[in-house]
Amino acid sequence: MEDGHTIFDYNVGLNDIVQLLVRQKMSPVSVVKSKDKEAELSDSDSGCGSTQSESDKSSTHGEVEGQTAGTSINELVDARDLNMGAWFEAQVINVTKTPKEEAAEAQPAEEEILYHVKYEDYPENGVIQLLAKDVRPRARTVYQWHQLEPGMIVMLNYNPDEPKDRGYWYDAEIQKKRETRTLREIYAKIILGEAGDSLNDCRIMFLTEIYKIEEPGSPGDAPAGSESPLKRSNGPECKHCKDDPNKKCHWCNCKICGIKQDPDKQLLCDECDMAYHTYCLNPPLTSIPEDEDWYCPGCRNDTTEVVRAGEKLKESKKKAKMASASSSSQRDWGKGMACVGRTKQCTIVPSNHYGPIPGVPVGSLWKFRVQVSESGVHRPHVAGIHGRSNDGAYSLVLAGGYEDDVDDGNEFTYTGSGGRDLSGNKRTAEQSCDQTLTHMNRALALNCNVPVNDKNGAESKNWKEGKSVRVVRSCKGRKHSKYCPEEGNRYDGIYKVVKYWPDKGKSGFLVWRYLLKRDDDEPAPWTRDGKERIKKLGLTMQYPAGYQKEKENKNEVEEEATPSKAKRKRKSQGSAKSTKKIKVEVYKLSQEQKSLIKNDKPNKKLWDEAMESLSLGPKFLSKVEEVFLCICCQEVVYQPITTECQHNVCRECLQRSFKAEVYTCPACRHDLGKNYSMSVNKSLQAILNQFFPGYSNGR
DNA sequence: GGGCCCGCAGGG
DNA sequence: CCCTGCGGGCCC
Repeated sequence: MEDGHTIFDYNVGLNDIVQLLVRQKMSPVSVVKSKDKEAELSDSDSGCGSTQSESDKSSTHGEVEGQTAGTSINELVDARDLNMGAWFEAQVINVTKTPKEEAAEAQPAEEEILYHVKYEDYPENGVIQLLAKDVRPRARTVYQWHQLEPGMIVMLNYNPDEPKDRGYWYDAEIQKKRETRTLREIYAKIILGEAGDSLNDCRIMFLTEIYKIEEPGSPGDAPAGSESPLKRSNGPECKHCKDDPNKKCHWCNCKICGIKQDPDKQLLCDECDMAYHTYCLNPPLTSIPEDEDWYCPGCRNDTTEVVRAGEKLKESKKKAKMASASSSSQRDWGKGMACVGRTKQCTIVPSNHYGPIPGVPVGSLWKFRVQVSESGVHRPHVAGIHGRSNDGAYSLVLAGGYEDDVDDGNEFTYTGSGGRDLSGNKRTAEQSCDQTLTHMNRALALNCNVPVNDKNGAESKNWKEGKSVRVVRSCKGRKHSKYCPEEGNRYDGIYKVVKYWPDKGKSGFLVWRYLLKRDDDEPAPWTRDGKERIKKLGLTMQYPAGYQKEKENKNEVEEEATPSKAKRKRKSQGSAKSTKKIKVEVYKLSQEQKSLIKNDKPNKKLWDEAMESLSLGPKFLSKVEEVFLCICCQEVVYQPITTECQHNVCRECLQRSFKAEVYTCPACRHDLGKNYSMSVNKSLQAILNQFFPGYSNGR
C-alpha cells in the first residue's frame, strides 16, 4: 500500500474483512495437484482430517493385539468426523493403546484404545486415530417404515445446509412420524457433535435409508465380516453438477472448458483453487510450470496494475467508465450529500424485510436520504419505492416528485415510477411515456391483498392483510402536503396498499396510482400522542457524522418543532449549555424477554451492562448490538457460542477458525482445545431473535 | 430559484 | 453486467 491512500482507494468496501496473514516460507510442493476427491470445490466440506494423521511417527504406540471391543483390524466400520459429527465409511488399519505418559498428563484416566482408520472415500486424509466412541461397526441394517418410532436413535442422511438435498450420514433421534394416504414424513433431531449440539425438527428426505446403529461387539444380523454392506451415498461433492460425470462443469473441472478429462493436465490456481487444463490456457502450456506457485489468468497480478512504492494509484476501470471521466465538467463531485456513498449499512434485518426496523421508532428524522438508507428504513438512495418485482415493496418515500398525489396523513395516493426519459444521466424528468406495472410498480402492487392485475389494477377487501410498507415523508413533499416535515426525512410508520389503478397523469400519459392507508400502533408524528412520544424518545434531526450544519446558528437548529417562545428564550439566555436534558422513555422489556435474559446466565455481566442502557429508550437496542457483536464478522452474533472465557462468537465464525486449525477464542486467544464442543447458547439466540427478528438473513 | 447532471445503491 | 431512480450541490 502507498502512503496517503485510503483503503477505499484500493476498492476495499465498507464491511469488507481484511485478513492479515504472516507470510510463510513455502516448502517445495509439486505444482500439479491431483484432482481427486478433496472437497475443494464444493461448499460441503468433507471435514475429514480434523484429527491427527498417522504420519506423526513420534507418537507410535504399543499395539493391541487382535480383537478389541468387537472391532478388529481390517474390519469395516463407520468413523465419525469430529468437526462435523457425520459418520463416514472407513476401515480399521490398526488398534493401539494411548501411551502412558499422555494418559497421565490428561487425567488419571485408564488407558484408552486408539483406532487407526482410513476413510474409504478420502484416501488423501491418510490414517486417522480415533477413540472408541467415534468408531463403530459398519451400519448394515435398514429400518422398515413400520419399525421406526419416535424416540429411536438411528443413522440417516441429512444435509444441514440444503435440507432438501442429500448430505452426510448423521445420528439422529426420531421426533415425529407422520403418515397420510399420500405422504410419509419423519422429523428428527440431528446430532451434530458429541456434546449435544443438535438441530431440531429436521425433515428427513431419505426415508428408505434409515440405518440401525450397530453396537460394538454385536454380531448384528449377519456374522461380522462376512457381508459387504452396500455403499451408502453421500451428497454430491460438487453442488453445481451433482457429480454427474457426463455434465460439463466449470466448478469441479477445468474452469475454461468444463470437460471432465485429463485430470493430470489440470493446473490448480494457488489463489482461487480453480482447475485449468494446460492446453485450455491462452497461450497453452506445453509443460507443467516449474515454479512453486501458479496463478490463473484471472488471479495473476498484472504487474502494470500493481502500485509500486512512489507510484500513483492507477485509475480504476470502474472510475474510467463513469460519466465524470469523459465529461469536461470541472465540478468537484462527491463533496456534497448528493453523491456520497453510505458509511454504514443496516444488517439487523435483511434488505427484503417487511415492517418496522427494530430500534427505529416512528418519528425518527434524518437530514439526508443517504442516512435513511443507512438506517435500513428506505434503502435506495434516490428511488422512491424499494421493492422487488416478484415479491413486494418494503418502503417508499413521499417527496412530492409526482405532484398530483394527495396526502391526508392517514391515507395518501402515490404514483409509480417510470415513464420518464432519463437519458442524459438524469434522475428525474417530465413524464414522457406510459408507465407499466413492472419493476417497482409491480412490487408495490404485490403488497395489495388481492391477485395482481396489470391491466385494470385491483382493490383489496381486507387491506390490512396486505404487506407492510414503511413510509418516509420528505420535506420536499411539503409543497403539497402539510404532513411532510419541514426539514429532512421522517419515518412515519407502516402503511398498506388498499388499491391501485391505472390513471391519466397531468402529462396525459398513463401512470399507476396507489392508495395507501396507515396501519400502525405507534402514533403518527403529527398527532398529539405522536409529538409527545417524539419528545419522550428524544428524537431529533440526525445529521451525518462530521456534517457541518453550515450557516445556521447552532443554537437554533437544536430540536423543537415549535420554534417560537422556547427558542427566543434560550437565545436570550446566551449559549449557556442550551441542550436541556430531555427525559427519554425507558425501553420496556416484555416479561418473556426479561426471563430469557435471566436464563442467559453465562452472559449475566454483559446483560447487566446492556440493561444500564434501558434508560436510553430506543438506543438500548444499539447497546445490545454493540455488546453482542461477533468479533469475527462484526455483526450481532448468530448461533452464538458462549466460550468458557465469557465471549460470544457465531458458531460459523468459530468453526471457520477451527477449520484453519486455530483453536483459541477469537476475542481473547484463550485456548479452547481442539476438541472443544461448540454448543449454541440457545437462551441468547432466543432473546436476540426477539430484539432483531430475522436478523441472520440480513447478511 | 431553476436546471444541470453527478455517484451510488438496488433490482434484474 | 445493465438499467433505473420522488437527491442534492453548485452554477447560472
